[in-house]
Amino acid sequence: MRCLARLKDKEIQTVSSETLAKVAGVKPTQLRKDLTYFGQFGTRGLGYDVAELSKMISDELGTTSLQPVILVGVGHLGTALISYRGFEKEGFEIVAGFDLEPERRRDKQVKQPILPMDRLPDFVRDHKIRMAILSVPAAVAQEVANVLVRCGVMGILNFSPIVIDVPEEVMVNNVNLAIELENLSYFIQD
Amino acid sequence: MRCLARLKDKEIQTVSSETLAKVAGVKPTQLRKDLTYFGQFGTRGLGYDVAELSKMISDELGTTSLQPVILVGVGHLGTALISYRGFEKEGFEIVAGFDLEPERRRDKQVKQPILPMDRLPDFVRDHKIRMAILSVPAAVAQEVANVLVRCGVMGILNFSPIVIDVPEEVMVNNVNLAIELENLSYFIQD
DNA sequence: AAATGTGAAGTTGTTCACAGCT
DNA sequence: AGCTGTGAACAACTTCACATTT
Repeated sequence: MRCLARLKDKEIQTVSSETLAKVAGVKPTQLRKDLTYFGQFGTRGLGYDVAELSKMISDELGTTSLQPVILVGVGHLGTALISYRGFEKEGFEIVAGFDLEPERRRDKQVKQPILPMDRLPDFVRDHKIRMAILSVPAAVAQEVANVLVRCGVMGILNFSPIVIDVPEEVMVNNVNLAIELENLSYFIQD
Repeated sequence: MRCLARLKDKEIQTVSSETLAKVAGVKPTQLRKDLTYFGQFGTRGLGYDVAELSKMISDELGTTSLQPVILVGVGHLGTALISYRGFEKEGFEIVAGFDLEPERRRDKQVKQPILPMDRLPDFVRDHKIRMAILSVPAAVAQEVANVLVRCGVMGILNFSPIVIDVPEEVMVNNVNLAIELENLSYFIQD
């Protein structure tokens, strides 16, 4: 999608699997194979229509409407994430932060309200929040996750370096910065 | 490793594949199969010796000595990353930040020096830097990556939402926060 | 009895090779 | 001529089933 958006910006109307694969960092056959799972979109001899393909994918991904997200744990990392502009372009808005110490002095001014934890349940219900970003210390991550699940959150983006245990209908995505570095480090031993 | 460390803290000396798999979020057979690629470490009827297994993995992962890393792009996200404590425990130290505007006012005080871009090549050479964290805007990510590669950096942890093109001996790991959210969002449509 | 280690079976994912459109 | 779409071949990964060991 991001690659297609960039092509659109350049007013390129048609793209071959070869070209698109190159910029997306995958192999052409892979790309074609994957696309066929959703139907036929290309024109043989020509390639894919950028706008059409883009439309298809966004339909497939579901409602592209702005989705509200909350962030729990407004510490170092949380503050950076809550101020991060990159989410909005993709249809997500962090509407509020929650923290045990909502009044803690944060150097960056954050436009979203930072609320105490006990306001979380009502907020989630009232704003029909379905996803949360979890950037609390490891020691309390499971506990906070339990609260989120109990309030009806269905997806958690977990930045804490532990595996959190949730009912199977709840989806967790882990982002572990140390693991990413370790990974790199392992593969660059020469 | 992280799970084993936690078990060690609790002074648990022996663990079954079943238990370890549970806390690591994988399946027991998977875990056993994977471990056998490095040899036999378990005791049938008993399980794995936590210390021994831990030792084996750290040997396998290579030198656990502190590895110096630089961070390029000390903006919102970069500032959070450079102040993030989680890396040190895993053997990485961000030793310096680089930015086009090194003097830009940053609200958080950062203990590492923030240097101008033109100091980067010498710094990398002098400190034998092999890995870099790239948290610059998408528009300049490729350009900065080129500089890093030219200076001899072998691994890049890329936070910008574009695919960067590097020689194949250079390893890139991508972390894309918006993609993670999208992913979640896709799987929680009910 | 409890748990590992592992060949075999099963499943999923990737690439090839090329027929078939435009 | 160029490029897609796709069955078939291939490769990688996961799980099963159970012999084996403590």
